[in-house]
Amino acid sequence: MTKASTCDPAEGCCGPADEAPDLRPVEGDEADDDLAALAKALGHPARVKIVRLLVRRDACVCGDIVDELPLAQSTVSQHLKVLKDAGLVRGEIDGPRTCYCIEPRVLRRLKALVGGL
Amino acid sequence: MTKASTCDPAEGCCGPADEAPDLRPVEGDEADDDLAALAKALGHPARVKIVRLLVRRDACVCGDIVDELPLAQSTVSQHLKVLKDAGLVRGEIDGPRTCYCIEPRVLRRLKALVGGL
DNA sequence: TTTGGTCATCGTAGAACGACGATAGGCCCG
DNA sequence: CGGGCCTATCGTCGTTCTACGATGACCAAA
Repeated sequence: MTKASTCDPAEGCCGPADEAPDLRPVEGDEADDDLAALAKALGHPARVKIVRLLVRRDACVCGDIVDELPLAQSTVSQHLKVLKDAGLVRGEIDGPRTCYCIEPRVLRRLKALVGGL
Repeated sequence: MTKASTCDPAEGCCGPADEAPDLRPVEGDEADDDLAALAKALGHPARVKIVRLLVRRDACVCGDIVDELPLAQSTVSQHLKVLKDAGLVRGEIDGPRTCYCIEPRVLRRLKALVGGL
């Protein structure tokens, strides 16, 4: 049974919306480093697919990601770690599985930084 | 004399505007690969700075880029090659120097792909 | 034609990436 | 408590990145 995620978004696993605007600049050395780090995290097709998956299902999925990708579980776990280290994704332990979801604040920042080019 | 670039944008070194809209999809496997490749190309602070430089000066610069970065000339040349291979940047030989400029079509596509997340 | 300036490429060395199998840790159900 | 499922981490191997100096190609001016 890979369906019926036990992680209901209404339950707060992925937290509320967090609509606060980002005040950080979109230029300068720090912005450059941020953009480079975020772009590097996205710089792999598998990670792009993972991000898209998490954006689509606003509900957070867990190991369903493994089923969606033609990669070994350990490899997917590493890609998730890269995304998590970059801040793009958050993981929360939910019983026996782990629940991943997008960090909307960081995704918005990425869009702002790319848009600022 | 690192000023007075011999490459005047009005002369066509960087080509005209090319405002044709991009009809390619922003989702799917091909879009994922495109986004991953473009993001990977941007996934280094030096390359982010180079792209920003080229966007700022709509005129194309050449080895002035080397002066702006704390890197050896060969290293900058390699970064430029990465950006060129990704399609983000175009280089044209202009006398003894080489003239780089942004490929606006590709930059627009990157923005569309990131925006489509 | 020779010289000087500009840029690309080569070669190299260390670090990081990407993939996998194997292993270890946690939680739930019996 | 013990087995079973899910996930993270470890160890490994081959590939790619990043940086540099050195070398080579090219054009323009002398």
